[in-house]
Amino acid sequence: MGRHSCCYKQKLRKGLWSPEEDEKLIKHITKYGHGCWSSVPKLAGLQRCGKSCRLRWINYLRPDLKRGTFSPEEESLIIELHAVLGNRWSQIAAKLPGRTDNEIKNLWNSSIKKKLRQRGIDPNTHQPLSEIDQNEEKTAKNHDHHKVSEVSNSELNFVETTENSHDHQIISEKPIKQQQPTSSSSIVPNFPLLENTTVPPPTHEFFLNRFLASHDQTSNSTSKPQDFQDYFNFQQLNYGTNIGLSMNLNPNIATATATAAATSFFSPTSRSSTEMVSIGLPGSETIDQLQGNCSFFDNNGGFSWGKTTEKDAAGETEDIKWTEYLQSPFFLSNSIQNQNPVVQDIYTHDSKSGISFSAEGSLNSWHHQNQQQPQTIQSAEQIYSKHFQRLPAAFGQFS
DNA sequence: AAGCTTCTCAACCGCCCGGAT
DNA sequence: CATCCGGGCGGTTGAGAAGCT
Repeated sequence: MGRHSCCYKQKLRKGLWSPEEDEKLIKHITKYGHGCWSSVPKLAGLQRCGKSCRLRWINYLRPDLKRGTFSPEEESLIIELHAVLGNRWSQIAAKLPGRTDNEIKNLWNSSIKKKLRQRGIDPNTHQPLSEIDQNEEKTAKNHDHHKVSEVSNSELNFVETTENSHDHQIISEKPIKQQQPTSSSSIVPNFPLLENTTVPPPTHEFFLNRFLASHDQTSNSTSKPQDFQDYFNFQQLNYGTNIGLSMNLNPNIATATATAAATSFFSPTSRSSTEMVSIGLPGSETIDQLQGNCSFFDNNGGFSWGKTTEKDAAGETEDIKWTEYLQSPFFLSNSIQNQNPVVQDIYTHDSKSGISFSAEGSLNSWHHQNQQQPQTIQSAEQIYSKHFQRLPAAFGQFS
């Protein structure tokens, strides 16, 4: 446990990656695949630890990465996924091809959270902040549930204090640790319909509550399935034939989820909630069936990644990847070809199971990407421009 | 123009999990 | 069964950029 042995090794380089390092890593992985990450630095001739190489590859060098501004549709999707998954960035990222968990996490912390609060929504519970205030008052009065109030209040306060307590609100894949209610019927007060029941993580409670309320005002808590897997069958989450999101949620619950989350986050853009990317639809429709309504899925059935950024419009090229710099045949473009079985196959592996870019797989995927969105090959100067700005800080950092 | 504040995001840290031994 | 080890994840940090006064 604790720090990895590689982290103890001396003279390992830290900090920003130099172009030379990037190139070494790219060349190594495209040629041999990453295999065992711990051996990558040695084989690639890098003075980095394996974890650092892995991170660099996954978050920055991977050829299928789509950088640049998040589209409103993507943000909307992130919000909805977060409502269900909580801070499981890797799982969220798995539903957003071309985006990394780090990227999404950053976006959430820097932008989306703020936007949600501005719209009166608690980014952690996805409840209206006003509701939380009311619940706070309620729980304060409830002396019979002292502990309940305690936890509840702490949950309420974290909006202003810390965001870290969110973990216990999300679906847990750790049955013993987190799904067992720690004697805390704790969060129940926010979810009156489910009082006196075993308490699953409240985010789900919230949406289940909404669901029950919207579909059957008289339903009681006993109708709640013990196992949320029945409702949130995330094990089946996968990229469907369109790489778009084919989330096999229980349609009814998914509706509730979407309803709860569809707070017209992007209302200023006049995008109706039905146009928003939703997590599943009644009648077992999948999200990719929204193509007709949502530009998110345009682009020859693949993804249209939303607005052209101002930078794009200005012809700036700061988001070009090193892979393009290499100008090898499979670096010529980087869109996701949804109809190509090879690429689909790659995306059937989520980030957790590892989009293991063996040289062969990479080549295939990159090659097919090339067929979609030809891009101008950038000169090394252009490509590295952003990074050159940071080089003074990056070089010479040996721990 | 300078100084300060806020924002962005790449990278690191520490922990957990699961497979191998 | 215990321990080790590598992969992976989420939280956090901090440098640089951008915005503001």
